Amino acid sequence: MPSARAQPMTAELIASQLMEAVHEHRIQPGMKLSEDEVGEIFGAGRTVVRQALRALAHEGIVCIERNRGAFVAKPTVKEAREVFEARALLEPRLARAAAQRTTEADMARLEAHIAEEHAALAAGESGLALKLSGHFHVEIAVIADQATIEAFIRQLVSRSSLVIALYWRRRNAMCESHAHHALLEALRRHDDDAAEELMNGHLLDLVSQLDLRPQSDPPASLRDALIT
Amino acid sequence: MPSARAQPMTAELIASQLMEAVHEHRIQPGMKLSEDEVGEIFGAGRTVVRQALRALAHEGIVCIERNRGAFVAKPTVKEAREVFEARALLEPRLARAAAQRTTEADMARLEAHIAEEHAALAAGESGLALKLSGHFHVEIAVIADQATIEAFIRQLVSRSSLVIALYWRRRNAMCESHAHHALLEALRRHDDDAAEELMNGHLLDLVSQLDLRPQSDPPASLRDALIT
DNA sequence: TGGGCAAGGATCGTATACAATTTACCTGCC
DNA sequence: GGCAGGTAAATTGTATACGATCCTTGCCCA
Repeated sequence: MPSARAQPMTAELIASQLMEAVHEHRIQPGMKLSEDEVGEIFGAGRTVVRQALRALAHEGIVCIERNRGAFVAKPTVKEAREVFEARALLEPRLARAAAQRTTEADMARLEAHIAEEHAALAAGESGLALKLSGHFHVEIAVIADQATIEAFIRQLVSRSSLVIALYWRRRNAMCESHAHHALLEALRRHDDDAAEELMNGHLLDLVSQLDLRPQSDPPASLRDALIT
Repeated sequence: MPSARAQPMTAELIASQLMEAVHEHRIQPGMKLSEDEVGEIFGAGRTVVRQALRALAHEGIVCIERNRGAFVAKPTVKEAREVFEARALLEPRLARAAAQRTTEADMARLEAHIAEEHAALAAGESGLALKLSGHFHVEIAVIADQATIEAFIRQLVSRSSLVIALYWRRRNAMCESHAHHALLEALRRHDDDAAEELMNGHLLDLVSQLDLRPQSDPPASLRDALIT
């Protein structure tokens, strides 16, 4: 439990902590987020927790049902497709823009980032690796200096994390490191064509590893789950 | 004052009413949105108003300063550019997708929409015309059946409304009707290439009518503003 | 024995009250 | 007369309390 009682614990802090937990797959889709429970964990009042939950709900990370409470969202297959279609529209051309602007400092940051990613993967910390892997895409938006799109990417990456938790085919760690590394090299060369195409292919790879067949959309009926 | 006291007035209602007022340029960038004031206007408690304001703040329509209150956002030139760059990434390819899916019912809705637009323009209701003009772009996302991107477009259109309020060159009504009409025809023919290109050009046209020269960006630094 | 019903508990939604911070004004001094 | 300091009003941030809704579970009756 990564909670620090001493801090003031503002709503944004709680939201980002919860978001991080989602990114690391420490909390899973469908899990209930009781206001009292979350409040006690973070040592905050219900008012602040509510703000955090509502903010997350606004981003599609959390689903609030009236008089029922907040739950971690469970994206349907349609939503999952939409998330990656949105990413397919934004990220390739964002990578192109980033390639034209990448500085030395950016490169250093990205290299450190990928190093962390590798280390986490090597250490078997798949949750941490997943989080870093997602954040890599946010870094591209930062380099492109597009704050507005960056916010969209943040949201899409977060929701992708939920999609992956639900629909990922293989249980083993993801082998994305190559893709990110190749992108890094394209950015270093300021090769915007390559960057755009690499990002495009990378996203297609990601989607292809998801199991988005329509039948798995409603987690089957309860009957199917128990009859077998 | 389009307020109905009798209704329960939930947070979403207040937010959408405020949003509509922004779209119609009835409330302008920088205007203060006092919690008490808004609450009294809509006949709602501060709690509900706070939720609405925070939701709008999350979308960049409103800017909340700690212990100071909520103000209608005043996008900087950089933000203005970013908003339209994001739209340029999303909307053309969204129009393409829409063109492939447009149904008869969609066409009817769009035609009615454009008719309203014309009527408003003819009646000199520039605020209403502006709102409808923006909503046209949302309709494209609806037709494309992309709820996720639709949410982004909604946000971008709202922020565009603020940008237009701040940086629009001409004071007279906008002559976008042609662009929307041409798009409509492309959708009817399921001509996705044309739809994409028309949308692209339409957005470029819009940006070209803005005065985004850098000097007006930060109301200069405070020092510059006072020394001169 | 199975289904319907009702009471209890728990959780969320909203309003109210209090604390913190900012802003404006006023007074006193230089 | 102008400026500094302090005090008071206003506004927001947060916590608490109350009311409403939903879920559970135990009971009763067919």
